[in-house]
Amino acid sequence: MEQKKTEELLKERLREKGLKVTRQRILVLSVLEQNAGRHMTAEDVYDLVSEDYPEIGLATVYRTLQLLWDMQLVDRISLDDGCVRYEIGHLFKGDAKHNHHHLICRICNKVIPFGGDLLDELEQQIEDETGFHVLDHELKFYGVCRECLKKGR
Amino acid sequence: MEQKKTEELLKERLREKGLKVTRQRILVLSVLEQNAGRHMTAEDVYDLVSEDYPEIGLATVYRTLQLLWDMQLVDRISLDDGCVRYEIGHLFKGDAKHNHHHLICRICNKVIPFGGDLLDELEQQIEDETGFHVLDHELKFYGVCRECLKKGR
DNA sequence: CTCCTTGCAAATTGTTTGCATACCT
DNA sequence: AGGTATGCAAACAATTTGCAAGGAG
Repeated sequence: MEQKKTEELLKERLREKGLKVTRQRILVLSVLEQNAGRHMTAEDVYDLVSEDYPEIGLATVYRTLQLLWDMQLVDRISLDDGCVRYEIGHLFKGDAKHNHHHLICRICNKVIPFGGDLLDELEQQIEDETGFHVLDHELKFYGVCRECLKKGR
Repeated sequence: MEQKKTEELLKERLREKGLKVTRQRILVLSVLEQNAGRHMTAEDVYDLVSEDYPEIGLATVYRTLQLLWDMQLVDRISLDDGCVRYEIGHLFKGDAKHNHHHLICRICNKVIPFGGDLLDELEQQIEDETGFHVLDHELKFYGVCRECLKKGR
């Protein structure tokens, strides 16, 4: 049900732009949707889509992710590990949007998701002050995790 | 004067770790320092250092930037354009630290720096709740800039 | 029937690595 | 002297692109 809705939204936006509804595009969005919260690389998506549709090419996955991002159906984050990651847009998450807050340990490179959303008022303030319309944000904290702290330094 | 101080700090930290003080390392830090606030790529740094020291290799710049980052003398940010950027650590900026707040327009890809620091208390809260020791943070807002808004959509 | 889209492979680009030489300490 | 650092070129990995063939509207 939730599923159907985002698929319909995709079709709608594709048609708006005169683009075509293809099985590949639907599958890529669907995989992202079924893995909400799982920061996925293009390869991750490719592997999963391949299970249903082995003929798909990796390049298509890259092109499709780019497209979905342009249409604001998916979010894009970078965890500084050299590859871009995608996840279903926060608009579609059932529960509260958890927009990409992460703690990244500079010693062991562990990534710890961090919820909470104290930034809504800040977004409003930006819009008022600068006229920039905020759609989303990404917040990363760099430091040393508890385990690495224990091990000294 | 300010200049001398960070150079001394670099030497100190290098010696602490049994590493060597080289002209290349000093020049890389110095270029970053003279361009405080200019999110620089490795190539940018390479080009500038080359003016004083044409023999330097790009690989050395990469290695040195990594090293300076490990030592927390420089900050590292990603503006989602496919390359990592560096700037002199906020510890060394004369004025208030402006730790990496940016508005990124999804239409024209313009990057607008955004000051302010409402996150100090949040950092404290994270330390208390999770035991993660925060050293720095990076905050990006994605949206549509005023100019692109005017031009419709 | 006309474009848009795809798959494949080749090309790019940012970054890293191996190695012999050069340089700090 | 002894190990670290450097420059160069080759290696890599993620992503993009060209193009002929396939598919949606």
